[in-house]
Amino acid sequence: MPRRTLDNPIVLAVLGLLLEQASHPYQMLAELRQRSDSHAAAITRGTLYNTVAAINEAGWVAVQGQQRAGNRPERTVYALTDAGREELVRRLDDQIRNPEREFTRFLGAVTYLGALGPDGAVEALTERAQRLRQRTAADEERLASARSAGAPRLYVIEAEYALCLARAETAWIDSVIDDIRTGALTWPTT
Amino acid sequence: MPRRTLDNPIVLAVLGLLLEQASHPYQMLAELRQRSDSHAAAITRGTLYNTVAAINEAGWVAVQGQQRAGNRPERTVYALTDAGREELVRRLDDQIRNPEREFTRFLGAVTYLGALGPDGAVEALTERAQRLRQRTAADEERLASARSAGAPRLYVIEAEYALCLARAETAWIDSVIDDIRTGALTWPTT
DNA sequence: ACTGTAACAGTCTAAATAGACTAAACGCGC
DNA sequence: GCGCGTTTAGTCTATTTAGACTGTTACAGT
Repeated sequence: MPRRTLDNPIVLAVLGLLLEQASHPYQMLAELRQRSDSHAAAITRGTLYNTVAAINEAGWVAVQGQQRAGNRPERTVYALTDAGREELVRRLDDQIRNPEREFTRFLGAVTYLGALGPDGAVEALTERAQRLRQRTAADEERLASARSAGAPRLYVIEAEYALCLARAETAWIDSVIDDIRTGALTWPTT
Repeated sequence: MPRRTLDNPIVLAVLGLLLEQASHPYQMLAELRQRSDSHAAAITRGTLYNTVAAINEAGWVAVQGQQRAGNRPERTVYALTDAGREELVRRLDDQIRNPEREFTRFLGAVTYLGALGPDGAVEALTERAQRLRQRTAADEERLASARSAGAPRLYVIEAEYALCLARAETAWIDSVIDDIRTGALTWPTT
């Protein structure tokens, strides 16, 4: 029972992967997991199979054939169609042109930062900043090693973007912590 | 048929709102819409009623009473319980401490930026940057007027955060556009 | 050679969500 | 004082999704 609307972020990821090479869902997932944690985190298997089936019905991919290794379940290999290629470009263009208001968990939490009290807020924010820094360092290393392995910059551009945002967030958190400490950001006495 | 897991961002928003005052779901939604577009965009009515029912079963809120204005449908007013207050702090703390890898639509699109070609990429990115700037300007204005109306900084802190990230994104896009133009970012010839 | 664990590939189902639907009451124009 | 669009408030259902389940094969240790 595949879906109708097909406006979810997985669609773009699937089309993008298939642009590079024909593949079966399980392999796509493995590929996504390997490339980027953020991609993979947002996808579960059930959803992926369902989405691929729907994309197939939409005519953006076609079954290229069945494969079988030993007596494992058969793998259905999909390839991008011309319509799929067009759709990919259309979506890409649209999603880049139109910024959406994203609602992240952190944004939701920051809204009620007050409820932690000044000390609790400083403590929690400090830990986040520290974790962010660790993660950023690890990501920078991965990026550097990808580069020195000869990966064209275009292929790692999304890592650059993610890093840029992470750095901005870290800097912001630092400044808030500072403002709480110096009294530039105070708790209203209610 | 309320849910079990209750790990979705609406929960925090509901608890946060009820910390300020008891309320009924419809009012919460109106409040959220008014305060912030990003909050509201992520919530539909069905989901909200469902979530509030589940939160109620979890014991984090309690029915305070029924209200009725004229012959309109009865409104069920919920108030935060002590357990709810604790849960709010727990979630707040957790969601601030642990940064998650967020997977935004733009991040997904940037990954396949290559498929647009250099010219297409520059065009799309340019439009995004322009829209971001417009939005940022509008948000800055709202923030300024809230401040001059005497709102404590703590109450508008999430707007500051959103602005900070939006600026960082804009700057990054500008730099990428520049790099494409100057040839610092080239398309591999495949 | 034999057992346990991890990887492979996919299906299935219960829970969660988006968005249509209901239905009364307000208010604005004329 | 009469239609007509909006706002108020909530319910209901058809999609969607997360995550458990199935069964197979590779592989490591003993």
